[in-house]
Amino acid sequence: MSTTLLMRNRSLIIYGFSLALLMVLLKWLEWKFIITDHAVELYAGLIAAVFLGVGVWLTKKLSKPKQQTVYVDREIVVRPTDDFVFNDAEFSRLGLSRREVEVLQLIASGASNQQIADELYVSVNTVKTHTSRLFEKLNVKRRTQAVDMGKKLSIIP
Amino acid sequence: MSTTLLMRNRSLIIYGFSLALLMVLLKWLEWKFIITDHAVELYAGLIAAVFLGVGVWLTKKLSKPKQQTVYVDREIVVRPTDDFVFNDAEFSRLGLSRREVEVLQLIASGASNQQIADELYVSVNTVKTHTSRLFEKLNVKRRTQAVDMGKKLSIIP
DNA sequence: AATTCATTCATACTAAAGGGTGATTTTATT
DNA sequence: AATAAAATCACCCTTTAGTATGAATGAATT
Repeated sequence: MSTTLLMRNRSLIIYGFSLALLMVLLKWLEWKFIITDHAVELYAGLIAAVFLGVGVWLTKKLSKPKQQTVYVDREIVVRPTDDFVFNDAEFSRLGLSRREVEVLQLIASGASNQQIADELYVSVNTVKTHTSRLFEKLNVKRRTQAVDMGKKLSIIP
Repeated sequence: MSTTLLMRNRSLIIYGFSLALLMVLLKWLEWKFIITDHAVELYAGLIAAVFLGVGVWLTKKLSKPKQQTVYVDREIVVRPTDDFVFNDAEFSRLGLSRREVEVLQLIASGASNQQIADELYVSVNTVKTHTSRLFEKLNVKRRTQAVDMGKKLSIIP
């Protein structure tokens, strides 16, 4: 707000000063060419040229810039905090059971079969049968492979 | 391109026409006021005022609009196709060797120790020592845990 | 030259993982 | 109620993984 006011004041000052200067110029030209009487044409032309220039200069100086808003799309890479979406299609296609996926998650977290058994309140043998079925369905031989495949198929995050 | 040329032509035409009109005006004023000899001041003032106005008008008409570009950012969620950046800091902090990271990558891909050995042209025993050192440094007990940790620390993708 | 570090390999042992088979019990679903 | 799928468990056996220890080699560093 204060900046705008200052700018307007500055414009007014420039404008006033320019007008005063023009008056002086006009009087000087008048005094200079009044002696030689037949120089009226030249006088008029000079005045015309000068004031044309002044007009151009003043306008350029004082005219407000025409605002033209240009919208520029800037791509901002936003890393989604959780970009995992469970792949239901693969889950169905492979005919996996909930328990099997549960076991796979625990395997991926680095748990041993015993730890998985403790976590799920089942025996180690049960965990082993789950893993065996899981490996069959995922067509893998090792748990590390199962984890890799599970992640690739978006069955686990 | 053609639009720009047309605009320039239009500007030139307007400018030329304006100049011609000014000449006519100048001559007319000269003829009108040459009779009354003492009207030189009025003559000069009129010319000054007219040409000042013409200058302003011309400038406003012909000057290119001053562009004020306003940048508006629009967030676009971009999912990076490969958001993995190797964590050098963790790599150094843990004191890992290149070979150990190499082995970890192969483990993560689901390879067995024998497969890793074949891949790297070393014996299984060598792979085992690498994994043992790796597990020590990562403070884990199993390869699945190592993979999980490696991914969390951005040592492997 | 001495030292450190990464890499390599070996042997022996233990622990964990994985395969195969069979069986029982829930839990949905028709 | 009958059936199918899921989940549970056991036993045996094989394979793989992991631990511990020791040692040789080559490259880089002091």
